[in-house]
Amino acid sequence: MSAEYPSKQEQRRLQMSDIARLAGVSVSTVSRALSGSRLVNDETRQRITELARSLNYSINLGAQNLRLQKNNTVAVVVPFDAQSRQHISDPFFLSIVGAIADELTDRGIDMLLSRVDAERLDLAAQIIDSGKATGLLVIGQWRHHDQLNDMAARKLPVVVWGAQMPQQLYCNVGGDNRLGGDLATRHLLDAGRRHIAFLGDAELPEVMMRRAGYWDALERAGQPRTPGLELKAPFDVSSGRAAMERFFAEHRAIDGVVACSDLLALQAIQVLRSLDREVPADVAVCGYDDMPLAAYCDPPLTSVHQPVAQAGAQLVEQLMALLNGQTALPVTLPVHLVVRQSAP
Amino acid sequence: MSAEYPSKQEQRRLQMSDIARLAGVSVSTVSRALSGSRLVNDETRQRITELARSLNYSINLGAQNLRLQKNNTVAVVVPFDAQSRQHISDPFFLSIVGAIADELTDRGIDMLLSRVDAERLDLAAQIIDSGKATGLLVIGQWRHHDQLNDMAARKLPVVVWGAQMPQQLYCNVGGDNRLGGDLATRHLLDAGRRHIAFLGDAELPEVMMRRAGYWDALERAGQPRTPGLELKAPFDVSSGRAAMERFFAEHRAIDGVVACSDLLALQAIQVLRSLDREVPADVAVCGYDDMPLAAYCDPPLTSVHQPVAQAGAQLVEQLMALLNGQTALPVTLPVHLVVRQSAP
DNA sequence: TTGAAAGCGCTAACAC
DNA sequence: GTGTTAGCGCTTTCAA
Repeated sequence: MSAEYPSKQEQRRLQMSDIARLAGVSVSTVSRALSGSRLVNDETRQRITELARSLNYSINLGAQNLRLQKNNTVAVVVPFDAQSRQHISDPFFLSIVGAIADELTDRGIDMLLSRVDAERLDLAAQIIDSGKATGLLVIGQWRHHDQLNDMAARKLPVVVWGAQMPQQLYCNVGGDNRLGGDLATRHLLDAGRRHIAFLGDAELPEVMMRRAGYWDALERAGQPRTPGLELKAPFDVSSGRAAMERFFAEHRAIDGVVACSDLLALQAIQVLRSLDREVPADVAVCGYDDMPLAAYCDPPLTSVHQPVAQAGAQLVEQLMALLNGQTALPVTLPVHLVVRQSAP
Repeated sequence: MSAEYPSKQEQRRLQMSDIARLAGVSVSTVSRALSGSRLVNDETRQRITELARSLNYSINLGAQNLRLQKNNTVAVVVPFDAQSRQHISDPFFLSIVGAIADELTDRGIDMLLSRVDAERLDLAAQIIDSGKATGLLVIGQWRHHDQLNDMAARKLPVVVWGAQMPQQLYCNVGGDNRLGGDLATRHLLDAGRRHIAFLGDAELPEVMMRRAGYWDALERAGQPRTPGLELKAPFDVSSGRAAMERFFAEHRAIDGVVACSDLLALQAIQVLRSLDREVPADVAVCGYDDMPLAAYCDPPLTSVHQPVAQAGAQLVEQLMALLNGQTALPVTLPVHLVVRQSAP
């Protein structure tokens, strides 16, 4: 029933010298045998390999790495808001983490996952300085483009999921945010909407770019920008509910919404309904990310699709380039609008 | 398999001897200073600490761990179906991973995330044998209760998210699956449904227990079990679509569905609608997991809620107990039914 | 209070 | 082919 373990001391871990003794050879021979060196007699190698397997012996990678001066681990860092103690929960970030995990596993690279205070992204450098990992993948720039630049200036192998910024020293991979914002807005305009709100915190580079796209589309359509229709809403839904209620209550003219995440879109829909405004009849709502469940929402979400699997693959790809001493250029991934019923 | 990172242009990594030289002291003194030993002169320690920080020096943890014979890393293993090459994507598993990440980070423990072939859970032992991590968290038993038992028999510190089984040697943490299945079924019965289907692969322990709960509820209500109404559907939605279409086409009498994941419930709703059956009017559908987005689905999902954050905390808690040489008993977490519109 | 030296588990010259 | 030996970067006796 219950698992029982011997008190306190784990039995001493098997090591190479044990295998050597049991096989009646020297440690070097074991080392060579297990690394598949051809300098060791076939029969001996066979015997040693077999013995090691039967005893569940595995080379101690700590020692091996120390000796070989290498390290097969990449750290993935998910910034979090220390103030709200917001946890890792946004389905989009989680799915990017999943995609990265897939890609790293396929390449046989170990993945260290950790959170870091979004105000102190620079602390992530410690993971590399201490040799825990050789490279760093940071999910989102948040407000600290500068800290990321500092890390890059130190030549740390870092690749960031996020928007490309002017004066950027680090390599980033990100969706085409400006296009995404544009696509969503244009779609609403094409549907005849004229009072289009923008939900997102433009202090975050990605959101800033999406807002630029939103402006692009408005301008192209000869519509004025209305700062009052821009709500600084956090990606993650937790806090901003009250503010959003006030926002929509005060701006009854709104007939379209560009939200910077699907979560935000869903929250907006909820709030609008509580104000007796129908979606999409009264207000059409576009989300962002096109998370896997977007199609199953009520109503199914029109959303800007971000290619998550590609994102994971590219983040890893660029990091590998850096680690091989090559230069890694920023990558912009294509986005497209998926039209569903929240904004037909 | 192993990627090599030739540190081409990378400057040699700073090490303790460098700091020692720069500070005009011996390595031992630096070591002591950085570990906060009181055996070193206050002023010297101050100077060394300062120097180290200004140079971004961090102790090489690989070397430290080797010397100290310790390791502060826990591995989290997400089984995947190698045949369908199913990736890490189920939102429920992803959110458990998130919860574990939160808990481990709070405790200052490093987290290694990896996938493993669901048919070879035993391969995960290698992560411990090789010293990459000291403990293992496995997300789901899948079909290999036996392999997990073998690992426990080897005294490996392993805790599993899943159902408690008879003859179980390892520690598990899981929701009360039997109760969950019962609650969902009872709810449908109470609503007057009489032909209740069960969707899930009962070869998986968790599903088996939920089915037992489903049977419990039927029996209590004096309803017969109808094997034909049980569909062996995989947790993850990818493959089983065609089978599900056939299933619902053949069983027009079905007026209630107990699904073993929210994803499965959503797929069922889709299929039912394609067959012109309305949810919940014609068929009421209960999901399982109550993922964060369940409330936003179309229709909002009635679902058995699993406490994800608690799950993460308990998994870690039990693993820590094992690592401290204590016995870790299985933990069953409470579940409850959240009623929404898919099964009012 | 500090330094010299041994050794954590492994690999790779360099012998033989 | 195989063994001997010298470290990888660190901590910790043991001496001074």
